[in-house]
Amino acid sequence: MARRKEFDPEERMEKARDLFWEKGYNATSMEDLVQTMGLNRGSIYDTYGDKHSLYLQCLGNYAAEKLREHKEAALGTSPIEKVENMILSVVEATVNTGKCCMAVNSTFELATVDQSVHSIINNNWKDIVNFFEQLLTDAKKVGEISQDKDPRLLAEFIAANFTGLWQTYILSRDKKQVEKLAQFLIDMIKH
Amino acid sequence: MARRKEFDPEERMEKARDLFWEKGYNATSMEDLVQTMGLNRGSIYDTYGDKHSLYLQCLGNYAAEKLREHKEAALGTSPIEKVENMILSVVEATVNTGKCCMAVNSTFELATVDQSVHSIINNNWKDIVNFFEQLLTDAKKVGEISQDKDPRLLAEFIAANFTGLWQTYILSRDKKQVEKLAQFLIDMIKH
DNA sequence: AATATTTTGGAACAAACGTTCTGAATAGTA
DNA sequence: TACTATTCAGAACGTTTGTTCCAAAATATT
Repeated sequence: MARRKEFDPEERMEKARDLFWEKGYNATSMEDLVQTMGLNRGSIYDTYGDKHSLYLQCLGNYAAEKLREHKEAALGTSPIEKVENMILSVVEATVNTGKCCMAVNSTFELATVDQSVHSIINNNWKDIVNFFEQLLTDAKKVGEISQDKDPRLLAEFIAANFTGLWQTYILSRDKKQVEKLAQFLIDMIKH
Repeated sequence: MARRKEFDPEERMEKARDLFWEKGYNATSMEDLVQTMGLNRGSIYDTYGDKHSLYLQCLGNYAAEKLREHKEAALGTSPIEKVENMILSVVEATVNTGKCCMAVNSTFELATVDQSVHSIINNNWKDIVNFFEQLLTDAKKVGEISQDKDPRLLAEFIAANFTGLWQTYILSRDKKQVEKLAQFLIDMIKH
């Protein structure tokens, strides 16, 4: 049999993911990746395929982790409280790390021209919207939101607003500003 | 004296702008620009400077034109009607051209790492928010929106929602979907 | 211990990148 | 008409790009 890998593919991929996340796809060179991942070029190609393939894996990894985090953030005794905490946790993560959503970055850089990227992000987006929809349906049943609201539409509205929050944060770099907008969104949902 | 330029610098810059708009900054090569602008490399460098400088001029041009368009779209007999028409015109322009906002694309591709880009977009963003704020202040005075609303915050919320609409459009490519979200936003403002 | 299979590090590749340079063409001024 | 400043077209520049290749090192099985 053969020699074993000296590194953990998952762990190194996350290093690549963080670099793509920070710089974007096109601005990240293979040389950057070699340095950041601490791997040889050959090892990268053997393990992950070419740059584009590696990127897709990073994006998929990110999307899966993000969905998990969203669900973990859905804490609370009532559905609407869960929704609220999800929104607050997105804001908190953004201002704490200073980073926005990799999938959203990717949407605007690549999704219009790259079908594979579009597919990964779109599926992730749908998963998140579906999760919100479920919670909002519950909230409606319990009477926490008004009966004339459409849970699906409201879920899509919330998800779309995340992107707005990130845009606002990139431009203002103002924690308070983003928190105010998020709170406004939450108030809007409740009434 | 010397030979005169055989082309209109403004007109050719708009060709470059449209290409950057479509492909993004990093994915657009100088060769692409030479082809699309129909100019010699030397002429481009002489007239606009290097690639980055050309991009900044394109982005500035875009921002100015976009602000003008926003103001032109503010038709109506009452302030809130103007706001409504501005929102609807953004949706209409998006689904008609199939293109999103260049400044938003640029925010997510470059604004986090490029101070000049950040500055151009941020100023444009502020101009748009200020314009909304003025209209909403008027609307509040006239009693078209409730007295407990903060015009500034509402203006920022609307602007942020544009980004959400564009993200939604890129992923869904669904005209109806975006229109529904926009209408939801409008209803929210009014109530 | 020998074998077989895979990883590793780094050299090497052609192509594409952004940019500069050169000489010929052009046209307003003297 | 001669002069001069500028544009034009395209070759050429040195880097950087993404990718491939190769010999040496490594290890689980035979």
